[in-house]
Amino acid sequence: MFTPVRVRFAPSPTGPIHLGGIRTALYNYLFAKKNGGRFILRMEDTDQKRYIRNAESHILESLKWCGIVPDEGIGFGGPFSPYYQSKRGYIYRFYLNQLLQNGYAYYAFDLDQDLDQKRTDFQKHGIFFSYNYKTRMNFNNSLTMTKKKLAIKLKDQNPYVVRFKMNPGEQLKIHDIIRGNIEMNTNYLDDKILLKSNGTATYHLANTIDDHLMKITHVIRGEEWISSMFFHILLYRSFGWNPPYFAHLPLILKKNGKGKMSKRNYEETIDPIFPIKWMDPNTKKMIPGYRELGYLPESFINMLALLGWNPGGNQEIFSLKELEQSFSLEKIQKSGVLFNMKKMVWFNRRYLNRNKEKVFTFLCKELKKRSIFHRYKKNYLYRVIDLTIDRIHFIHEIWDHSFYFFIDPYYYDQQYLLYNHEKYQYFLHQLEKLHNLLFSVTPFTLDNLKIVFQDKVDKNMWKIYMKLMRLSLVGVFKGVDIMIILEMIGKKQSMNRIKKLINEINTKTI
RNA sequence: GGCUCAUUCGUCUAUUGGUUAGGACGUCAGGUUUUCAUCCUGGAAAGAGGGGUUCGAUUCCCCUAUGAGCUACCA
Repeated sequence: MFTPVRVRFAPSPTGPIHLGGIRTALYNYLFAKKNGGRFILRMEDTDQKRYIRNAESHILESLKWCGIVPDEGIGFGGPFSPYYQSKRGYIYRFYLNQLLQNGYAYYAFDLDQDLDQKRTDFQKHGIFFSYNYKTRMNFNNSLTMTKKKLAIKLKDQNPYVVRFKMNPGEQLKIHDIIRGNIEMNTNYLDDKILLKSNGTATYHLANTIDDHLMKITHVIRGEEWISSMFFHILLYRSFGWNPPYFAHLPLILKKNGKGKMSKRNYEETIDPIFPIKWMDPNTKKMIPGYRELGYLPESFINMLALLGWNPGGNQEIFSLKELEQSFSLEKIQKSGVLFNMKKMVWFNRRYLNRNKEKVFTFLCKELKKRSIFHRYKKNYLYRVIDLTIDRIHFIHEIWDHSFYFFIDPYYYDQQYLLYNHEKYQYFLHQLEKLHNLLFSVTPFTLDNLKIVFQDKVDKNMWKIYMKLMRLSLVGVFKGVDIMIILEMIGKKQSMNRIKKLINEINTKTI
């Protein structure tokens, strides 16, 4: 029978979401879309101690910014609510009792200090301590006490945890969609805690039960979960459930390639790791995200999609729709990856060209800020954007590269003026000539300007004229073609700016 | 320490038994732009090492090395 694909992204609200989390969410989302399935968002908030207040909204807002929209779950409803694990305690207790009754789990009353003592004792002998089939009979648990004593302990409300009773000696062979078969002997697995002494389920228990109850068909998550996969499989088996398919993604490594990227790394690197801004609750410091730094969500997603996955060809630019069509788990890479910041910038530049409206909106804001918005027509603004968009990498850079279409230079290349101060008289003379020359151009069109300069300006004077004009119009030696600037800002403005530079030079007494 | 996973240019990757090992970012060199950016052309740059299997291995197997993950009453 055909079972519809159901995948989930299940973050834990213990901090801000970073690149890696977004990529995991993205791959889940793409897989669901590709297969006509559903993408579920579940909050794995079983650890109340590590709960961080604004983490959940950071995750939700980040996903929203990226355009990764769940079909079901937090904020989207669905038949399997609640989608917060903190609200599903009664469910976990119910299933845990099954495990207890069937002998797959047991109560353990060991105190923290006893366990710590054991750990250090073992370490002294050079052995790593593990609560497992070898050691469990030396501890204070329901396997080592009479039923009567257990009943008394429970009745007296002694704090306890529930542990999974791991059966040794079995060679497990699990298929991972990305990695193929992975083997593990249960001898190496320990008696993991299922229920903490505060009465809440651990991740392992909650995750397994929820994935089953929510009919998750494919578990797509980071490589750090490979080790736990075997334990999870055994849990499914103990419940008598069929496990889902597994796909473990390669990790996104820190910039130096040493260790996986973590939400705690943001202070070690100037490169952003969060999609949107995050305020450190301790230092109250605001860490900007890709959104704040001027990256477009489309380029961010495109970059992330290709970080560990590639459909096989040479195409690099993919819209979300295209990604949805071509995504497949089999094409995911096995080894850890590094995030290439320069390529991210390149992607952003490519996407700017496809999002001129956003640049337009930003430019309008800049003009309104200066109360000069009303002076310009939409066509003019789009012309400016067309002329300058290739020069910018981020939306907010547009003003620095286009201000001279709107306002006089507020700064002149001082270096150039100082360096040539002995030529001031000469400059002034030429600027006057330029001023007159522009005055003679009627009408002030691009064609006419070109003709006038060609006819009336001596070839070997071009260079100095262009320099002086650029200095007058832009203030510095950058920007689009001088003739185009002249035409765009018009005769009056152009001549004014030349006068302004003349004044500037005149006031410089050297 | 134990277990598990990984290993193609600096980075992301294609090719997966027979290729001059391809592309992209970056980098370098030229050209266009009488500025700057863009753009164009070109170059340098890789199969971790060692054994097998095979007529032939980057591709399959083994070992070694290196890296990573896990080894919590974190997820």
